[in-house]
Amino acid sequence: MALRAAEWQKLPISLMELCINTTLRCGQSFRWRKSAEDEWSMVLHGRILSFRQDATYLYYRATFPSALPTPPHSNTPSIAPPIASDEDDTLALIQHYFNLEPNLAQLYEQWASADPNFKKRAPKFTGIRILRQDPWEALIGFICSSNNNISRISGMVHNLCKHYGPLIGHVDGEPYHDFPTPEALADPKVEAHLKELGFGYRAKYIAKTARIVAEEKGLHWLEDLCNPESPIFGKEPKPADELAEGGREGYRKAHEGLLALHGVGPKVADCVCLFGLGWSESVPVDTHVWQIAQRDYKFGKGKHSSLTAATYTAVANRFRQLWGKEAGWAHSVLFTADLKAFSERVVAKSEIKEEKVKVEKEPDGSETIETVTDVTVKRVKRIKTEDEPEHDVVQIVGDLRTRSKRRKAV
DNA sequence: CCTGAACCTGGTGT
DNA sequence: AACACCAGGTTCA
Repeated sequence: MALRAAEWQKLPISLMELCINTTLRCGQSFRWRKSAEDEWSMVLHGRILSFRQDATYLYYRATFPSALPTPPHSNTPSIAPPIASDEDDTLALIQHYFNLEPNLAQLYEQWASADPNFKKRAPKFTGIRILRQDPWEALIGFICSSNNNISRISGMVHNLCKHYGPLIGHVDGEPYHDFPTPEALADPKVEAHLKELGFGYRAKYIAKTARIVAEEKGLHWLEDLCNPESPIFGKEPKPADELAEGGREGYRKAHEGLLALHGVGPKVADCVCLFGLGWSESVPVDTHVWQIAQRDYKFGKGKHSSLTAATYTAVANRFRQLWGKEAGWAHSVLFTADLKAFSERVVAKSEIKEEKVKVEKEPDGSETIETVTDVTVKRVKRIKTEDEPEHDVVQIVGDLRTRSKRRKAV
């Protein structure tokens, strides 16, 4: 398999501007895979991209598919066409995908000065950017996300690529496929197959949506819902209209259009708008965000005691009012801070402290001092209820005590 | 408009 | 071990 694996390149960028370890794991894309220690890989625009990062650089490498097609056997997706080697647009692609234009540190400052809660939560979650993902991939990925968890969603999306997406190449012996086209998922056998693969009721949503996009509306319909300022890779940006309370007109049109699809409700539509269509003011209100809105932004009472459609827009509007045009970006920071996968980073009441537990005299005259480094994670939840207005619930997440013994010479 | 129930599945907690 | 509960919700009555 003659794969052209390029050398590692590097792009200077600080962890405050982009942190791939957070951005690629925070549930906005379900397709990134760990290809080695501290190395993330995925297929993008017909090539495998791999990334590493340190404090000063983002390191990247592109692996293009071989020009030689391998013999296809039954039910195997076709091989992607090779890409001309002389015009390597990988750097431009990366800058587009990671959405590197906005100054993130500046935005964090803006959100922090407008919102004390953001200011409190954000310091341990810097460098989170909204990716510019393919609209079609975002649509299918977030249809999979309904009433589901990130780990299973990732597995499902991986299965879609594996069974219906073109094989691009291998990294560390593992095959990497691109995301399937609408046509590939519009096949009549797809629904039953996806059910066998454990997609549950989402199998029907995916099959229906694929048929509508492939045979009725066309992929251009979806791509034309993009924010004109933030078009798909390779297109020229054009200005968008003014921000209103409910978002720009283009955003509202896109959201409305997506709602017509089966399996797409307000939350999924917002995820597609934010992560796939470049509408930065989109604020998906899911269970996490609803919890946050109740805990930190006084929602959950009176008219907005449950997450109805009206409450949904009220919450989203509140966050747009608070954070402005890039409200969806700020939202993702707080969302990530709420994810269990990142719970070790939550603001702990007791930070690392070391205390002596016992001192043992050894027969040889030296003494052994045993210490306990208490890094037990205590997550403090501020709960507000009717009868008890405000009390803290200290949750011991994990006992991470590390005992260290060290010898002290006499 | 709002409410409640059903929906697939796999991991976690009791 | 069996069972409830939950996970980036949506549909239907």
